[in-house]
Amino acid sequence: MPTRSSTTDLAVLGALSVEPMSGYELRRAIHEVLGHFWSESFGQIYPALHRLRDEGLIEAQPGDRPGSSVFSINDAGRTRLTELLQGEIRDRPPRNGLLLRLFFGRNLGAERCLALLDETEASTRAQLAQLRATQAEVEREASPDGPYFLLTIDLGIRTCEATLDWVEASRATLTVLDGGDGSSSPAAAASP
Amino acid sequence: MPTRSSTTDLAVLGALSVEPMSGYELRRAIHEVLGHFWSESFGQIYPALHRLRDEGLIEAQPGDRPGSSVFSINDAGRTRLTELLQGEIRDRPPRNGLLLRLFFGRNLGAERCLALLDETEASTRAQLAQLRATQAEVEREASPDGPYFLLTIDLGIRTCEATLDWVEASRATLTVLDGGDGSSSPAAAASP
DNA sequence: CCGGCCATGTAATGTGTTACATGATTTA
DNA sequence: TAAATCATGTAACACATTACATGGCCGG
Repeated sequence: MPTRSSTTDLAVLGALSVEPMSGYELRRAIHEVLGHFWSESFGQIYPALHRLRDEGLIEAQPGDRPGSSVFSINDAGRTRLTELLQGEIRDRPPRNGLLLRLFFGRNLGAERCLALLDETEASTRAQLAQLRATQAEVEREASPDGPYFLLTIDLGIRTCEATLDWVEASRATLTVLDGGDGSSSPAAAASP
Repeated sequence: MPTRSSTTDLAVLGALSVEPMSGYELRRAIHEVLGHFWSESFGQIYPALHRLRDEGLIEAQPGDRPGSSVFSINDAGRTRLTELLQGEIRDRPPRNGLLLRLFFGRNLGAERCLALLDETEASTRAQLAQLRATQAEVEREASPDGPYFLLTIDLGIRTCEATLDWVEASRATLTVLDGGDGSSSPAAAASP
């Protein structure tokens, strides 16, 4: 028995523990609600759904339309979910394209790095707005899962805010690097 | 012409733009210096090195030991690096195991979520210490790449600090949840 | 002389996305 | 009636890690 992609199972069982859904809705829910820290594609979801049903952890009922199914978690599934939630957390190693570019930013020049910061600011502000909107919505709904949802949203918001602070500070650093010495290497201006 | 894994090329060319290295050193350097936002394995590095050499972007010189090589970037490689640095940033979708577990934390119970926060605090503090050490080292060395290295370290530090703040705030929330309502979670009785 | 590190390389395997194929239903 | 959205499913591909196989060098 291979160790299996338990993370997708965790996301699927977790989502179904909140409410029964079709595969399509599942994907949309994960995308919209968990989007800032998780993602699943159809290519993962549908096979996982079939497997979990074969394992007796979820059940399929016919949906509104012909051919569609609504899946709901059962007791065995809830047990499995709790197991998975207690299992070891194995995050895959980080890969941040922005930081990789900035790290080698000397080859790019300070000016272009500043442009990267502009993009980062824009996308971060957009995400922050999104998170605040979701936060307000969850607070309004007041479901039993709400407090846990809010925990994750809170970290997202704090991370966005930290990123925006960092953008401002970095802008200052890079501007000095860019304008400080008109003629040649960027190293000259920075040192005391 | 397939789009090719340009991100590994970017990391490898970037690292070689700082100084010539063997494949082994490359992996260690990426692991230690870029570790908080990037990772590469041998299985990626060695094939990439051969490919880049075949494409004429880097050059191999014999190393200290028989069979070992030291790779250095050439002008074509630097040109390619600049292209890659300007290319579109396609981060793979995020996957944060901690947040996934907290999101479905109702199935786990507040107490176990608090344990997750403890682990997070410990690992975050460790990473923060690591980052501060690297920061001090880079500041001491004062290389031309230094200011760019410091940019990425700075974001790492700010993110860690935001995470620690979040841990404290979340602890308060979960403690209220744990003690406040006697019978909410379906899986387990909370207090032994 | 042995354990640990330096060093290279490949095969197996897992994981996940993208693209495609298909078709029903709602909405403009 | 055309477009968008709901809905399911699979095959091909890309990407990366892990494990293994191999061997030289150095310090204790």
